[in-house]
Amino acid sequence: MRNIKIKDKCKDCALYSDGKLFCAQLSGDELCELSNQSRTLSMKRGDTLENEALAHWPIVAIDSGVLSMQHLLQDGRKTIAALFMRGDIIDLRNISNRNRGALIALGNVDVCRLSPKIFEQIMGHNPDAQKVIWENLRDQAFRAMDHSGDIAKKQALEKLASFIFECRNRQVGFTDGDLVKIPVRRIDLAEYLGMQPETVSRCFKDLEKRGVLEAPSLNALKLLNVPMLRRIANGDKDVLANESRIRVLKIA
Amino acid sequence: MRNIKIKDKCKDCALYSDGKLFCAQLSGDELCELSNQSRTLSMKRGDTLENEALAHWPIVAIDSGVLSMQHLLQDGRKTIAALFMRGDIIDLRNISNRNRGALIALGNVDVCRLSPKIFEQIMGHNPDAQKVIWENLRDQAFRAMDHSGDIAKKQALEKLASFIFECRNRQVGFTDGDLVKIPVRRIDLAEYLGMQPETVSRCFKDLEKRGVLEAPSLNALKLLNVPMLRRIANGDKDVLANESRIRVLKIA
DNA sequence: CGGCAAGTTGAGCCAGGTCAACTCCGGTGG
DNA sequence: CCACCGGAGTTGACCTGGCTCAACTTGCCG
Repeated sequence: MRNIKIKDKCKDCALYSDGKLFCAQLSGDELCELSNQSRTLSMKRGDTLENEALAHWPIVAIDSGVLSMQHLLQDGRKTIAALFMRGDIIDLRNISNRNRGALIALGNVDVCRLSPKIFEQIMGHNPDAQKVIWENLRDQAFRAMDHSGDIAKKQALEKLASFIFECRNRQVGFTDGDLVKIPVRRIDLAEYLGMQPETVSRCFKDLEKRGVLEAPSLNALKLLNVPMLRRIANGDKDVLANESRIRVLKIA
Repeated sequence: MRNIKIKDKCKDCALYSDGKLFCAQLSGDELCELSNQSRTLSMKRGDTLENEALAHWPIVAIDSGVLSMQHLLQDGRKTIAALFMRGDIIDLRNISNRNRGALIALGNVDVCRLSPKIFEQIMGHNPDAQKVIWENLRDQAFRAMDHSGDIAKKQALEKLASFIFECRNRQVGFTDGDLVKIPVRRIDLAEYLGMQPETVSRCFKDLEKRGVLEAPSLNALKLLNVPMLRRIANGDKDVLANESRIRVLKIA
């Protein structure tokens, strides 16, 4: 009877229903215990996980939607330091909130606050679960490092191209490959890439003009020339050189 | 006898001699086994851990020195995506080398390539070791996210100020607090922060002119006004406003 | 002491930030 | 059902922080 109740709570959650994710690795008892001691939460755009809430529930698992870690500067400049999506587990235990960003939803987000006690028990005893969560954290770390590399020296067009690949790599299910869903708004995208919304807009237009992609809507792209997009993302200046040659011809 | 031999190999290594780090958590048998199956390596500036070597030894622990993860763009632009120091353990198992940077030493670096097999065994059975390594990976992840936030929207002076705090937070031992060691060269610093060496140089001069710090040598700083440095790092425009007011006065 | 890489300084320029005006779209209330 | 509203996105014109290039100085190592 209790099991049935738990099934109700967890059965539609990605963490359980996707065999590769955390809760799918648990035994019946483990899942039951974790489920009972954890709390789900539905957030909508702009909702923040407050520090006091995080003090009690420092482990957050994402079922669906996009959660951002935002840093705010004194004068209002904002940056999105990381994006968390389906399957990501954020462990903020003992992370001083100095120098830690705020966790803010970028749309409708379903999360599950996991009981630290049960989580730690499972970490200690279930190698499969441990492996899943270790790989998830590694992904987060290397993704953040990649992202640092991307925004450090790349120019606007190249950053955007890299971001499109990041979206393609992270999207679940259909791997059509030429259809990419952009799960965030332009304004969030700009903050994630360290640029202005105006610049993002101009860069999308630029990519369309070059015939690299078309953007039927604000959150979907159809890639028309993946190799060229790759070259742009890798900072190949030949691609851009074409453009300036054209401009020169026009002027001449 | 064998134990004595192992002591020779490991006794001066930070991972063992610093009680907070990984190898200090191991039982005698575990340390013995891990030591026998692992390989130390001394690197000097510019040395790279090659992909084929990493395929066999994908887990790298840093004893001393600074190791960088570098991304290279087509046209030669380089960025340092992350800095690894004493105690950091880099786990590259199953990380596709596409989109992964190269690991390059920025000076003399002593590393230990850990046996994946033994490492995994220890992960499974030793909760203390597991905890240490989990926290280390979390540090790496959150540090990378912080860094992304720093370089995304901050301007040059602010990035440099943030970097000085990062160095202060990471330096071991003496917490004088006003003395900060810069463990990398200017040129590496520039690549880590996504700026030009020229700009780095100008910014250090600027900070000296403002009386925030003095730089007796290239790799040591003495902080004179920590609160102001903090405000600069946090993007407080009032500090910079002073400067422009001065400039305005000068012009007027 | 010579040679070379790292670091600094100065001058000019451009990618992208800034500001302002406008359009588009989804949600809300009469 | 439509009018209205506010936030998101776009477009154009302008401006500036930091990149670029070149010349120079400094520091390190054999």
